[in-house]
Amino acid sequence: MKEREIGDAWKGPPQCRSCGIRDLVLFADLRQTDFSLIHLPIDEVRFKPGESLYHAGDSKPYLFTLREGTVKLVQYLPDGSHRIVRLLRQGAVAGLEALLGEPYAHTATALQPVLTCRIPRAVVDRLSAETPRLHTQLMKRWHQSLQQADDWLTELSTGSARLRLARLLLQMLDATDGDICHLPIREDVGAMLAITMETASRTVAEFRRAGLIADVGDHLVRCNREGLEDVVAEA
Amino acid sequence: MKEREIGDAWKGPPQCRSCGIRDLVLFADLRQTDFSLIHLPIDEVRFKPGESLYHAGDSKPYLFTLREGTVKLVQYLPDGSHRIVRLLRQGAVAGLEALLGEPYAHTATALQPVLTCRIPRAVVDRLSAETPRLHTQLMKRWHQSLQQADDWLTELSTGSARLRLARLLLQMLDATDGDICHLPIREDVGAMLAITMETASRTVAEFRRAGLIADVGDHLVRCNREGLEDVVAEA
DNA sequence: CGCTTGTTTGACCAGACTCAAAGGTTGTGG
DNA sequence: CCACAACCTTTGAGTCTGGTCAAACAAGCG
Repeated sequence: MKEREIGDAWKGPPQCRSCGIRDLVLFADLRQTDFSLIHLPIDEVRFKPGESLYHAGDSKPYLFTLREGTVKLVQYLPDGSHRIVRLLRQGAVAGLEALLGEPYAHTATALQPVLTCRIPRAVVDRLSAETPRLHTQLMKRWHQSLQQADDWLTELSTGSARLRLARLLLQMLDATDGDICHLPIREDVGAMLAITMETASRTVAEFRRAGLIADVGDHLVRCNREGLEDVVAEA
Repeated sequence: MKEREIGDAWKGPPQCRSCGIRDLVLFADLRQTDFSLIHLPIDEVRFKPGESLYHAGDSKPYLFTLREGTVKLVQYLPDGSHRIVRLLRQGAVAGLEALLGEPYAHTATALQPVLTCRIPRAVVDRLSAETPRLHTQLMKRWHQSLQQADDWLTELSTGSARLRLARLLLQMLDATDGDICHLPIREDVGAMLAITMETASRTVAEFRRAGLIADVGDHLVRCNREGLEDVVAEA
């Protein structure tokens, strides 16, 4: 719930230019001169697991670039049920809808310790008006989000629980290197795959017994890529 | 499969300015002077039901504004299975990914007789570079698509078949006025709701018997809004 | 008229949901 | 340091929805 600014010094332009993940983020294509157009502070904001960057329905003029950690986007229905519609990782942007003056469509919650750059809408608006170099990056972000949404629709919302879990794990492996990935709590697994927590638990346990995954502590699992691919293939 | 240009005269700017659905489409905010920047022909292209505007994997430099009819966006998985991830209606834009030089992510197929304006990518690129008035519209389109994708995930991919069908019908009613909406063939209903054709058929038949819908010919049904809302509410 | 395409329905079965209870962990306060 | 609470996970038993396979029926078309 609480955000903690790291000091209140203007963390903007100087940091952006030398940003460690510059080539991953929204400002990847900006040139030296463009940075002088940034006239509002871009703060680094940290969130602890379980804290939310923003809540569905909020209207605030900020978007967030994810520097570290993973964020879940949760969409709620009028009846109170909910579904995780996307996971955001390093380099992704959360809250693009703020650029349109729309309230946030989801609640964005940290799954792990998260480090973000909080960008005021006005900064992007100004850069957009002055330089075309941001447009492409913005469209790429929209496109990525949409592609991910469509993939969830086809991969994680169809087929048996086994199949969905296998696809989820493979998707998470793609996002990291190595065979280790983060496996969220069962309730979140359920909310991602549109199955119940119990089915998620049973299926995870089954995968464990079948040697497809092995716990390595702290919600991390080592995955057997080939095995998981077999599960997907044979289905 | 085949596109048919209506003549080969340049159908662009003059028509755009006086477009009947100008306020709905991508060029809504353009001014008189902006139209002079359009240097390539924008053709009206018609598609018969079952014909495709484009196929997944194609790389062509066109996006399409939908003037009449409904289009389904179908995404395919490596294993050959597929899912309908979105329906596009009047005013919507298909093939936005062409702006990024990406191959089309879906196959876009007409469900009814469809009339489109086929816009070369270069036209949008040029307008984008010269005027900021297109940006907002473009972002709105991306945002709409994303919102629709997320809604499908939460509304049409969770809950029982009854619930999903009720939500689908209510969604389609929102898109039209009156209580009549188009109900696609059962296989497409199944591909939208991630259920089998048989379950789709059974559920439609059940709704018909319960008086929630009534056939009025040619794949059109009159819907009982309150009844459908009850189905959604009681679930 | 026969063919294709779409729809409906039945019977059976399996996977997933529900309800319920029992272990594990973690963190907190005594 | 221990005990308890809160939270998460696992497992079981019973039920029911939806998948599968199969057949019959209807409509459109060459």
